[in-house]
Amino acid sequence: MALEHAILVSLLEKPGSGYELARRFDRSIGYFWAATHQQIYRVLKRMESDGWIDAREVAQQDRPDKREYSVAGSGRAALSQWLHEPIEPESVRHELAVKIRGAAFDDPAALIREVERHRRAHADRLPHYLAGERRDFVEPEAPGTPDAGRELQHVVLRGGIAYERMTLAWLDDVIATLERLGAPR
Amino acid sequence: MALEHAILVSLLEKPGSGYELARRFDRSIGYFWAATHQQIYRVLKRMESDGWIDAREVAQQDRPDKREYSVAGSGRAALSQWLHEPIEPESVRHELAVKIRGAAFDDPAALIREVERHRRAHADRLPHYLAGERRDFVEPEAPGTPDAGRELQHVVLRGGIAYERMTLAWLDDVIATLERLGAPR
DNA sequence: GCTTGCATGTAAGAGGTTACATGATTCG
DNA sequence: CGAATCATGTAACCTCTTACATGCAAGC
Repeated sequence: MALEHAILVSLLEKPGSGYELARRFDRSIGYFWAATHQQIYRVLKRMESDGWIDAREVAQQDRPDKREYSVAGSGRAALSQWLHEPIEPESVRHELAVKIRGAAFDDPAALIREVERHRRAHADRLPHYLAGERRDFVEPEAPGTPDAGRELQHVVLRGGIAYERMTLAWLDDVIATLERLGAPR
Repeated sequence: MALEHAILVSLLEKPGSGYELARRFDRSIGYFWAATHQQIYRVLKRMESDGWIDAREVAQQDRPDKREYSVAGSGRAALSQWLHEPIEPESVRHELAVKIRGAAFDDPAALIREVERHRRAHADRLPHYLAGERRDFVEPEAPGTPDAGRELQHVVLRGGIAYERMTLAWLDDVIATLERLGAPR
């Protein structure tokens, strides 16, 4: 039950339409919280009728008009409250790990291509993260009070980078193990 | 839609009752695929009526009787088929990352205790994994054909260990960042 | 003329969570 | 006597996924 809160954070960082939010959930935010446009539109409606967000019709030339949302006072309060509630340490769903253990009862070698596909997906994501880091976070902070938003986005991005690196190393380990089992002796 | 498959793998590794499965999903298997007993009983019924698994009533003294399930031929076939289908590279749900970015719009320092709580949960899990590794995987493999099940369980466990280590290091980074923002200058 | 991008949805169904329910036995 | 463990479920609700639907403008 945190899609609402992910949307609140994203709208606080920058107001936008449902469509724009859906695109952000395909990129930056979506790397640690996935959501489709159908979900987003539904939740935006509920949030608007609960008074968490305000909508503003924006006419555009050369494109369909859009409804731009921004966070209302009560939405900010709801976010604040959620931030002060404890959450359960993540319940994971790691489908590939299930497959790897399942391969013992099938052909381990047949899984290699699938694992390589996943490895490629992660290998593609890493330079994307690193480019984002170079673009937004290399230049030292302007003197004065630190920008909390910037620092926190950066630490989350560092988490993403560490995760991708760890995953790549592990997938190499998995592939090596599957190869060893596929061609024993 | 992989709870069925996770159950098939677990039952192939060792037959058991719904209750026993629920316990495994609290421990080993559950570290990469969470499930509650309610879910498990519901899915077991469906799997049994689909002919994927067979049930056997086991009378016990000093305890309630139980229904022990084991994988039937068509269940093995279903698992095999699933293993050969590609899956999408995981869609993540990392609630804590949402909170961290949200903290920019609230009090960053207030999040420290919460992050420390998560850090402790991960710090508790790591020695548990390492103990499992020492218990089940230190002694070198018996000569002859390698045991695929053992090797694959081990590589998944190595993944869990790498994940916990990476997460601990990242959470330390997060805590340091939050502290810096809480006490600027 | 076709595809891509912008923009917003509905509807059905699958899957997951939370609360409630029962009943026996063992251990402190 | 109360709590924990073993053992199995039902019911309501919420969330998420997948498929379908519409319509305009720009670029190839």
